[in-house]
Amino acid sequence: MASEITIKDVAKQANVSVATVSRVLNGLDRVSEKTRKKVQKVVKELNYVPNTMAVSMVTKQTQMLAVVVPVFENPFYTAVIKGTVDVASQEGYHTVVFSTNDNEKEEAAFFMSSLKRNVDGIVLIGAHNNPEFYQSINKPVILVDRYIEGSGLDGVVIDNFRGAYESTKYLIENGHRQIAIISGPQTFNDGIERYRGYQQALKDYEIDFIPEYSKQGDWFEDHGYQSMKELMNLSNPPTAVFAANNMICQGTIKAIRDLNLQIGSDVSLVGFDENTLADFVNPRVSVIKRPTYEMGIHAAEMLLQRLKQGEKKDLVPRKLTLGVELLKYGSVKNLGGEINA
Amino acid sequence: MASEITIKDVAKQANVSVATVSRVLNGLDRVSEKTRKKVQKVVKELNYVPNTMAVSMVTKQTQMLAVVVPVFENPFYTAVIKGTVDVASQEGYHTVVFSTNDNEKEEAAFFMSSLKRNVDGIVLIGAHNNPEFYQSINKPVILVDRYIEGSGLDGVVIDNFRGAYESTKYLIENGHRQIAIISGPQTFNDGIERYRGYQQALKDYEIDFIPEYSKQGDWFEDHGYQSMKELMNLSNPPTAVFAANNMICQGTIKAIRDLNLQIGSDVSLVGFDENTLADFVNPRVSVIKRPTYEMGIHAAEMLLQRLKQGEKKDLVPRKLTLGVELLKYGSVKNLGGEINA
DNA sequence: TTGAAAGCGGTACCAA
DNA sequence: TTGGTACCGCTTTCAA
Repeated sequence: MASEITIKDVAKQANVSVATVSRVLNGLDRVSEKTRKKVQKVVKELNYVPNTMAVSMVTKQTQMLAVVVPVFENPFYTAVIKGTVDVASQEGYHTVVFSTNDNEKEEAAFFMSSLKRNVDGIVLIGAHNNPEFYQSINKPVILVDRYIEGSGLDGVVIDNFRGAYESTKYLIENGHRQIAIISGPQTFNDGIERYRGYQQALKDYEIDFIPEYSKQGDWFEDHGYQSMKELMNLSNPPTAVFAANNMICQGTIKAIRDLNLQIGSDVSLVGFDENTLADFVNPRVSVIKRPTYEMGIHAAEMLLQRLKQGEKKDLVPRKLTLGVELLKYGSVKNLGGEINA
Repeated sequence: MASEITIKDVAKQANVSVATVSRVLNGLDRVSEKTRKKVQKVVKELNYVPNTMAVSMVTKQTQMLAVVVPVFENPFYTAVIKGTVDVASQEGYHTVVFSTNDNEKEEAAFFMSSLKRNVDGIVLIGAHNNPEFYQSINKPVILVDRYIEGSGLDGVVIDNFRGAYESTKYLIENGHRQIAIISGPQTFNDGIERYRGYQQALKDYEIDFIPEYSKQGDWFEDHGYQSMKELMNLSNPPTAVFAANNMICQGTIKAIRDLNLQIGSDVSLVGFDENTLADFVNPRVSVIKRPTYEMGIHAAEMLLQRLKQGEKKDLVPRKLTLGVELLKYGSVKNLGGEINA
């Protein structure tokens, strides 16, 4: 509908060549103040907007970034998106968003699609965990949250190990010795590091690891719900539980309610990541807070920086690790008892 | 990085002209089976992907859709996005997402940006409420949720009036006469219709409208929280409350908890839109369920249909209204009393 | 059935 | 300081 106006129209109207119009548009070359004014006036009058596709064809730059996430429904991902979009738009970049459903096939589809070609760089929460896949991407990519060692890419992650370690330590310091973990798969650094943090804390405080207290599954609410029920039905149930992500934590909270138990008195709970229910229940559930929005910010900044650097390939990958914070509320009962270490 | 391979490379490798390659690529023209095979083989070997920008320049089609929403953080909007993306990708369209922060300026910025030029059509949850703004958009647009009469655009909405009416009626049928509403601004059809539905139900059952029971504000949680507190502190507090959206409903639930009241027994509650807390509390809060994902689906389908129709401008705008459903749980106390009508 | 070439809307080099 | 023009990668007439 309605044919768009082009640089030629501007040139004609201003009585100059298209080259001149291009010059004032990009503010590069020396153009007489008079012509500049004249052109700018016409641009305004005609409401001229350059055709970015034509520009891209010759400049090989699209001024577009992509953010690729598993799903849009998780607040963590939307926070990352928001962080990226905010930085990008400030720097004159548009952002397109793509979701992979955390599925390797769909992610691969993105990287083979034209969409990938149409962006200058990518912020990615990846579904693959083989370095080779990432190595084959010939565009700047910043990995967020999940970092793949050997991918050769930059990344922004949080200190998963420390978060899990501190959570577990906090429980131990409150006298707990029977501490369960409900976690996701050990596929990426997030699952692996959180599990490792939990284990290390037990080890450091000389607490035996009890396999029954370790519930591995997916990262979704139902896993948290079912696991919590199973744990509490054990002949010797744990006194405390570490829920390794936001969805799992919500599941555990629902299970605790359905079991007619009281958080903090009947069973202690610490979650990884803030979530609506942890915030709502009374007492509030202690959680590891991680800088989600900031992760998006940093990822975009790293990406833009890579873009500025251009072709200089002799660059080592950078991994930025952001700290986490344990928000202590009333969900952990102090069992007394001595604390070693 | 790594110069992409072009149609010329394919042509050269296959010993044919670029025109021929173009033909087999688009499967349009008559090409001999032999050449077709040959070209397809080379395309595969070289892993050739056409440069969509070059294609777009000549076809004037980008195969891209935009979804413009206020924010990504609201599950309602992400559901709409998901619906649109699903349909679009099935039809070979990519989708870019843009957020306006529900701000007229930012929305206008999108429509002046190059991004708008780069998409074939737009699914929009608009921030403007003046028809003129929408009339000036020379691209197919489908309005979702908020419909602007006189915009001349297609739209997909839900039956806000009925949802509010049924909610209020449900309360009335359970013997309530002192029914409050906590609502958002009366700027768009959503706020207006829900308020109207509430009023109409009162009127139909000959219940006096009490201004004190009507709390107008924004659509956010805090408005729900504060308003609920104010309502319950009235010398003659309402026996039931209708919370006109998901965020407001969450706020009321928190307020009820902080007031140490019991949902269903101390005060009855019906919310518009499902939400995490309504689902969590005991008893669950009755809510109006609306087909969010389906709204995205329908919007995308309408848009794609418009795209197929092309330039035929002599088309009347279509507004599709989807029904809503009242999910009844235990949050409404039966006060007995007779029901007229 | 196939190829040559114009043109989409810009940029940037080379001349003037 | 300005203009002419080749070119970016592709589609699409027009001829062969």
